[in-house]
Amino acid sequence: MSQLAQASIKQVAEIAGVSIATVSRCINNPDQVRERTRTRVQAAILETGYSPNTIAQSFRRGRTNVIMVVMPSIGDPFFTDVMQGIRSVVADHDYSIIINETNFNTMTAEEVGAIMVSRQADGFILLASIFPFGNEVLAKAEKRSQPVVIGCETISASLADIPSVHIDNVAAAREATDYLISNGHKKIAFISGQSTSLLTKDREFGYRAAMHKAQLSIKEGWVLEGNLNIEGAAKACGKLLKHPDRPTAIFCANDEMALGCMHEIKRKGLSVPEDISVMGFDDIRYAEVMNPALTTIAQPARQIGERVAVRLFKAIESGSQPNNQPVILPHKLIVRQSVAKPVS
Amino acid sequence: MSQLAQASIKQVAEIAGVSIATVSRCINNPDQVRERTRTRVQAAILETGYSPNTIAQSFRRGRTNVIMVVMPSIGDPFFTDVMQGIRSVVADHDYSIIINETNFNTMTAEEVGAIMVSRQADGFILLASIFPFGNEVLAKAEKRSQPVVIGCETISASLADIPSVHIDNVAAAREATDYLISNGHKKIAFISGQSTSLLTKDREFGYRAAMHKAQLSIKEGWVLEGNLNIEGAAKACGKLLKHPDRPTAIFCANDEMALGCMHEIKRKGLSVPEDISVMGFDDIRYAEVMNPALTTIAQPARQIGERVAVRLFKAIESGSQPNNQPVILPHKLIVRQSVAKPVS
DNA sequence: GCTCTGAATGTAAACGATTACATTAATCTA
DNA sequence: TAGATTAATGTAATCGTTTACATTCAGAGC
Repeated sequence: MSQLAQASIKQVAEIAGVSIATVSRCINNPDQVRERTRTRVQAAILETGYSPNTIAQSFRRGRTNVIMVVMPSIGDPFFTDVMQGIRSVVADHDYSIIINETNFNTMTAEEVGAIMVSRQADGFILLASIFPFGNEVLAKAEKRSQPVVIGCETISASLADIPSVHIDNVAAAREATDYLISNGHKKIAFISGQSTSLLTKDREFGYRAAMHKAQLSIKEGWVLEGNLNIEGAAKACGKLLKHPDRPTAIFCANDEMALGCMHEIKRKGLSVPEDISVMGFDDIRYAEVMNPALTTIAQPARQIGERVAVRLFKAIESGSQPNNQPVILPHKLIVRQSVAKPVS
Repeated sequence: MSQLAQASIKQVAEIAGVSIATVSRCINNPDQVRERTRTRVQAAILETGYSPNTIAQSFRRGRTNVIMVVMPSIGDPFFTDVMQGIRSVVADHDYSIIINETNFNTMTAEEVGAIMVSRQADGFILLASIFPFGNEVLAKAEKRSQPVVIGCETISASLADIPSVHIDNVAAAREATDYLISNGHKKIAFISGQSTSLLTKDREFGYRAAMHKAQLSIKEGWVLEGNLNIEGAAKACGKLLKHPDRPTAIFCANDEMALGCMHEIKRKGLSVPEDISVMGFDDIRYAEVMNPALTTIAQPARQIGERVAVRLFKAIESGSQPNNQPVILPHKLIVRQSVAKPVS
């Protein structure tokens, strides 16, 4: 009900009988002010309930002490783990995180540029897909004054000047596919994310490369989009199950979609891995809990987050763009129960 | 490499040969300025790559066009759904959301107060537990000048002046327990969240009430804390399985913990629901996908988010605190396969 | 007591936008 | 065309801090 205007530094100064400069120093450089004055100011602060206006501070300092993380979905367990890594690093600095969720929509270069130029943050971590990812983003990037680091999503070569941290998605997907092949599978389907998602493209590329190398053909209709979520994958899986040349294994570009597949397969009265094998990607915390437990590729999510954040802070503190060497972290095949030899 | 200082309105004005006021008007009230001038300014904006400094705008306007959502965990699928509801409402206003994650830690009254007075946002949505939740928060709340709405977590009666939107957790938990009882279970355990979590307390209360009404006793060691996550629940479940008087059903305060239980039960060579029934709470998207699919209480998560946001914006726009009637939304028992009659 | 020195405090400019009010330009009316 | 009216633009104050610089103060040494 009160709706009191909040006290400003001026009112504190008045009550304490000092200048606003002294109040400011009491807060930011307490040892520059005499004990006696300081206690008087402290009392005034307490009396008024004063707290600095952070917006005014940011404005004056030209620094927000905020970093922005642009992520595809706050509900995705994989990205949540990446965030944990980021948070652990941010905790060592006096910074807050603001999260910008794209909801798995690919951001346009304009949107990225608009965010970067808004000065709402001192640095940016992009975990989301950007499209088109060519010269436009590059152009925006050159105008930007805050550092940017990309995590997870690789970006086309022309953007190599923006630093990134990620796994080798192509190699990991090849490895996953090879594992299915080594189990005796010859008919392997792939469910990808949105066609604009680069990280999905890389995984698809790895899948195709492995199939090609093993001289296995990919039938029309074996590669489908699943929108990176349960529903989309279930739908795609439904189509695969009706395919005249039904695959014996399905490789999903992320775990969430693998869960969707397993659900759909069960719903159709078939079982994993007896009738169909399912392979995921990410190793989210639900993968192990599934029944059967999901065989998948583990990404060092937390570590990715940490490294991304460390690079960003290094850049923020040095006042320059971070060096642009991409950091490639190791992935790992996690064998569980969702893949078995096909009945022939 | 460029590290160009970003253009300010002053530079644009200079290039266009007008005053800064005119530039400002071009952006905010374009029809107040002559066509000819406008195009000249537009050109200058393009040339300089100018974009308003949002911090300066917020500062001057005394309005950030940002709302802050304080949530326990961005990885929790339930809260993610609530966020979807919030986002859908926010999309209709010219606002951004900034997310403050507490990582399931209970916030102290001081932290809540600090956030509220920081003026980083025009309004706040609290989805997280606050403790202690008595007069201290109330005191802070009286000083606040931005509106606050609480979602999901109920708050002790003394805080009734802060509006909230949630389900009737006591009734829902009673209903869940009744369902187990009606299936013939007499030995029912409960896994709660942190002891400071109010919403969990309400659910525990409902469980105890139902047991009491059915004249069933709750043995020492049947009520455990599971930290609202998979691991914590698995650990708690392990203890329950070793209990001398082993329960035939476990009711978990959220689905995440139910998944942890199911995993642990399977790991110990037992099966759900044949050996032990498991009941969850929330109906997250993974509940249906589990094998067996999880029987649980569905909360209207998205709707909660929408209602919370609507109330908040109403308050922001009217410049007053929202009215304090709590809004209670309906829950629903979702029967799937994880609960069956006990053998014996 | 006087000067000197360093510490403590004060003064005022700046950050980049918005906006009330003043001024100038364009248009209309008679 | 003068005068009135309205539209377009400019001037300058303002928001709440921080901080360079100026000033004042307290104590030391003589």
